[in-house]
Amino acid sequence: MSPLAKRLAAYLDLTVAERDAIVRLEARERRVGRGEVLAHAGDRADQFYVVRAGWLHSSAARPSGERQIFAFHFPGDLVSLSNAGWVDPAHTLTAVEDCIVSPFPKSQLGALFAQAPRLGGLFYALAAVDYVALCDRLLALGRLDGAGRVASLLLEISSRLRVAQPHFGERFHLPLTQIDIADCVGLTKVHVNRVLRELEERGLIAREGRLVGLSDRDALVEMTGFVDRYAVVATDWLAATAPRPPSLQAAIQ
Amino acid sequence: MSPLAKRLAAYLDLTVAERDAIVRLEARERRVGRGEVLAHAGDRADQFYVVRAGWLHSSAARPSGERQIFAFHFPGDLVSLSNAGWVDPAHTLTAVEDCIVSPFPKSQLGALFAQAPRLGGLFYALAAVDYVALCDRLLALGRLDGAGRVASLLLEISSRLRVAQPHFGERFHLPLTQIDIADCVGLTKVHVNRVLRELEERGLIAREGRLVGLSDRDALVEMTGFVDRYAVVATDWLAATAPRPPSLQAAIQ
DNA sequence: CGCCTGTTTGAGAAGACTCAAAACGGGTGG
DNA sequence: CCACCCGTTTTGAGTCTTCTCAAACAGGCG
Repeated sequence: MSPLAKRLAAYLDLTVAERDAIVRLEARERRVGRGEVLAHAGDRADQFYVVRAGWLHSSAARPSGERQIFAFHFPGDLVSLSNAGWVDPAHTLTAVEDCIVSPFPKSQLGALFAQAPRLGGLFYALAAVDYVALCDRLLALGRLDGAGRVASLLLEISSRLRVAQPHFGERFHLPLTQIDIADCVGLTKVHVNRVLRELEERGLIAREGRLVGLSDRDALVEMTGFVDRYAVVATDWLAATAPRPPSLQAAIQ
Repeated sequence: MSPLAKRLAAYLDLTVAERDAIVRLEARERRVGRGEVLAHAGDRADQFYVVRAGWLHSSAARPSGERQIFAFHFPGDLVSLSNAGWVDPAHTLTAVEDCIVSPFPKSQLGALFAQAPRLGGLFYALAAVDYVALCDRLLALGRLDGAGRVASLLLEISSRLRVAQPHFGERFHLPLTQIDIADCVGLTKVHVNRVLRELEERGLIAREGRLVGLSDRDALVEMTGFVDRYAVVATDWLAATAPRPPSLQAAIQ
């Protein structure tokens, strides 16, 4: 089953037409190797993406070279927010590990808004979730020390993985380098290393190669003020699927 | 004229039905005094808002008291992203100065997505703009020093004010306290004060009470890597409502 | 085996913070 | 009209987190 349809179905009871519209977004398939850049900030690119397998991240770099990672994209994610507003993408999209993505032209999302407006609203709600999660990270960068920043990133990733895998424990494979973590939470790789070590020594996390375990989730939540933004998404404000009033239907067509 | 309709009309040629749908969002009117809290994070509130006059900001606070300001909301802005995803708002909405807002129930936005899907797409694109602007601030917090952070905030505010007032110079009224600035860029109020002084001494900004002037915009852009995300918004990917000259479908310059 | 990327460790420097207190300014009440 | 008050801005001194520079170590791959 399509990973995007699966995720959306968890939030909303999809009609057949809606399900079809989603599946059409995933018609194509493209493999991307670890480290490969799918789209580069500033380059012309008229595509959105659905992630089918693997992690990607979106980032931007300053002329001087420092990089900031804004978001990680997991299977079932729609990657559109960083280039819906302009002709050229604002962020660079890079594969963290080997991935499969479905690119589709932007206009197809426009058509989906017209043909399945309730899905449009759902995408809006999911954009709001991403926005608020980013605000949480901003709060971490602005007001937490290194340990808190790293801890809140681990909690966030764990929460998002849990959405896709309900039977997910407190231990997971983290394909990020310490450099990636540093570029995401605004520290240097050297300091990230010290912080991870410190968290481990305090018994808050466990590490084994690239496996990470949240040994004391309560303490991590306590030190970061973490809120899970992904567990529940409200869709009650979306209009029912019912046909539109004929008057407006005419006006639109 | 409704400030929201005016702003959207700058991005898209609105049909009569679309314009009506927007105006309906602004049916009610509520005055909010300086410092007053419109909606508190966590409280039940089933409303979105259109800003008609004045500035507001959305923020969150940690149990320990530190606050982070995520966004400023100007006349013509739709304030919905911070609570579209949940029943309860994720952020606290506070008036920076005396304001007039139009609250409307969330379900009305759902209806708008159904009845004017092209506007739904436009709201999605504008959400993307807010998202990317927030990413820019995240980059500033993660990778710039105090002076760069404050400078990029001033540039961002100036860019957004320019959208509403095309004949806007490099000098503007900034109703924020240094505490507000500090809570937005993740510094202490003491350090913001020193940074503002330093920027002034270096001839990059000018201050006179709460009037701020960007004396050397080029240097500010150079030191921050600032990109104006608000000047142009691409709406070409939205489905057409009716046949229109192709020239208008392209990104509005 | 050597190379490259990523991780770990050390020592000193720098930016930002804390604490503290003084100066300022607009609004209020006497 | 003045004195007072509170929120805000400004200034100083000392401290601490994080950065920088540097180098050693580990592991996977050709």
